[in-house]
Amino acid sequence: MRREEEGPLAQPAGASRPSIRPRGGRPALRALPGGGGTVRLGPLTETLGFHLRLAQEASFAAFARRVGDSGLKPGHYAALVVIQENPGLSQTALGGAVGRDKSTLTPKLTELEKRGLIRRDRAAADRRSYALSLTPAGQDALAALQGHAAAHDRALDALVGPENRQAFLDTLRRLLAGLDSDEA
Amino acid sequence: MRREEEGPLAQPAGASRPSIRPRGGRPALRALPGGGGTVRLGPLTETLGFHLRLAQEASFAAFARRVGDSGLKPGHYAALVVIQENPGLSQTALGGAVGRDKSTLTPKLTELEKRGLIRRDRAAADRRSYALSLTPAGQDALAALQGHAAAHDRALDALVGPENRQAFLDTLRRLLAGLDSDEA
DNA sequence: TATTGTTATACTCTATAACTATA
DNA sequence: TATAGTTATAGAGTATAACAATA
Repeated sequence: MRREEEGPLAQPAGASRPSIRPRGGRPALRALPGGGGTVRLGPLTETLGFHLRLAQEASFAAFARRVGDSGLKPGHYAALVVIQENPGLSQTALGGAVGRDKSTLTPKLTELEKRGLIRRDRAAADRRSYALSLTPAGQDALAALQGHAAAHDRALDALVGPENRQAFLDTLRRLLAGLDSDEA
Repeated sequence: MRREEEGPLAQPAGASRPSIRPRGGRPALRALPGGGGTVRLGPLTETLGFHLRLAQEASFAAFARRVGDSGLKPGHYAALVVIQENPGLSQTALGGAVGRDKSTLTPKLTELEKRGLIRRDRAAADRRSYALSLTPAGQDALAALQGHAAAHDRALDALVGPENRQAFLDTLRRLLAGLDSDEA
């Protein structure tokens, strides 16, 4: 089992493999693999942050399962999307958009280039930087990934309930905006 | 800046430091730190998974900011909570509850023990295993952490809106349960 | 001087496998 | 043989710092 998420716990008190059994509708107990019994999760149980974390991890894992064999990781997908949406952007700009340092992106972009999915052309205007773009193969790969992504989001929609979707999304955006402005 | 979260992107297309500027209420563009302009995030923008991810990261970061200086990481907090809720449990049981391998927990528990926050007593019944418990100091530390956690959750509640809290929580639980049963 | 991208290095979190001491 | 915990090792993901090329 591959773990792609971070730490266990805390507010972020998640389990990468959320094998929670809703009891009375609540993930209060966690059955142990060993069948040894259950463990109480205590105050974590009624907390928004905790559930946010678990839901995100579950969503992440489900997506990873869907994409799976393509060999392309989530990071590659995001890079491809942003490049498609902003052809010609620089690596630094991509990093900013995606929240990663340029040095983090270098190996990923190198790999995408090796696979023939993107092009790195020296920018005419500023020859220090590369203008990133998708190759036709990259567009195909992205289209396939987007198919997975769409399917995944449909699955999420089904669980959320179509009638709740907008409210749910709005709430997430509110959290995002509110916590963000809170930033140190 | 410490990054504790995982990868960038994809469905999981997040940015660890979500510096998104809602435009017309939507995180569609991301202003670049360099002030260079904005980058379109494309289809990621209307996606539940994407927002789930960003909201979770923002929540995580906000929590980390709150706890900050204590030196105790989220992982430690979760361990303390579960130990308090289940005094005498074993390391393996704790790992199961928290979704981490026992070998992952070993160094963390060693550190908590060194700090005098937990005790590891050989279990009478099975002398291979340890019975974990909190020391008084551990209870104090946990209480302090829980104070932070409570404050954090109040902040989340305020953003979600008290009247939406339950529905939001239910939706998260639905996602969790649905995606989980989906498990490979 | 400042910035783009690369490289070297390091850190965190996590897992698997092998080993010990019990069962 | 099987399990609890430890240790060694590895891998993914990320960051900072220093460097070459270019502005």
